[in-house]
Amino acid sequence: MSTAIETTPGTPDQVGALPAAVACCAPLARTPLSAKDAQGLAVVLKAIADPARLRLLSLVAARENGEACVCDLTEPVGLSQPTVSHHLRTLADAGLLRREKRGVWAYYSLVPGALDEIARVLTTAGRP
Amino acid sequence: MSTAIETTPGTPDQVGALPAAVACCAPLARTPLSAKDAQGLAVVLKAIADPARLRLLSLVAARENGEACVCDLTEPVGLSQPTVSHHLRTLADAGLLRREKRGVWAYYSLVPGALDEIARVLTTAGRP
DNA sequence: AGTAAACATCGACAGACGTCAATATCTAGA
DNA sequence: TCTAGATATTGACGTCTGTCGATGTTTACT
Repeated sequence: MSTAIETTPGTPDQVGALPAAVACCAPLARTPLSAKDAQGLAVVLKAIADPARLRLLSLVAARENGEACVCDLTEPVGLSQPTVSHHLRTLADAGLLRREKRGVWAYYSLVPGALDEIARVLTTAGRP
Repeated sequence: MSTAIETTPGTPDQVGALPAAVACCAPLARTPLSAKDAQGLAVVLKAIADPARLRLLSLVAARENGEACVCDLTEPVGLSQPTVSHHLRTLADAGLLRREKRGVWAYYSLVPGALDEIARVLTTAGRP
C-alpha cells in the first residue's frame, strides 16, 4: 500500500527504487577509493556476488534477444518463483537489469554498459 | 594448534588456505554460467563486495611499491587492527592478495592479474 | 631473559541475507 | 464479471557476516 512511485501503464518502468549508480570512479588500482565510492561500489558488487544472481544475469545476457521473463528463468536456476523474482529485483535496484512489463509477463534485460562499468573499475590499468 | 600447513620460514607463504581459483570461465554474457562456475565466481566477488575490503585493495594497489603492511592500512580505513587483519585474510583466501612476512611486518600485495580476471568475466564482449 | 611491537586468532554479538510457502496484485480472455 | 495465469510482496526461518575487545604468537632489540 502506498508505493511512492506511480507507474503510468505503458511506460517502461525502472522498478520503483534506487538506481544505485553503477558508474562511480577511477580504477581501483589507480587511486585509493573514497569511503563514499567504496560504499557505492560495494552495493553493486554485492548484487552480483551471489551464485543465483550471477546465473540469472548470465541467462538473460546470453539470450538471443537479450531479454527473458521470470518464467524462463525459474527452472534453469532451480529456485522458487518468489526467490527468482526477488533476485531480479535486487539486480534491477542495483542498476544492472532493466524491467519491462508486457502484458502478463515481465521482461528483464541487461542495462547496457553496466557490467562493463564494473569491469572498468576493477581493471588494473598500469599496475602489473 | 596443529595448523595443517607448515610454512618454512623464509618461504613467501600464500596464507594457509584455499586459493579459490579466480580464473573460471567464459564471459558472463557469452554463455550461461554453470552452477559450479557461478559458485566459484560468487566466492571471489563476495570477497570484494565490501566497502572496507575495496578500500584495502585500493590502498594496497595504489602504493608506490605495490605493497602495504597492516599498520599502514589500519588508520586510513578507520577500523580496528583485528578487523583489518581479518579482511586481508579474506582477500588473500580469495586469491586476490598475496602475503609476505618480513620481520615483524606482514606485507600484502595484489596477485597480478587477479582483478583483471574478474573484469574479463564481467565484460560483455559482443552484447550491446 | 625480558620487553615491546606487529600481527593473528578467538569468542561474542547485532545485523544482513537467501530461501520458501502463503498470499496479494495485475492482466488477458471467456 | 469471473477465471486462470504470471509476477510481486509478505512473513518467517536459519545461516552467514562485519565488527570489536581480549588474548595468543612471533620477531627484534636491549
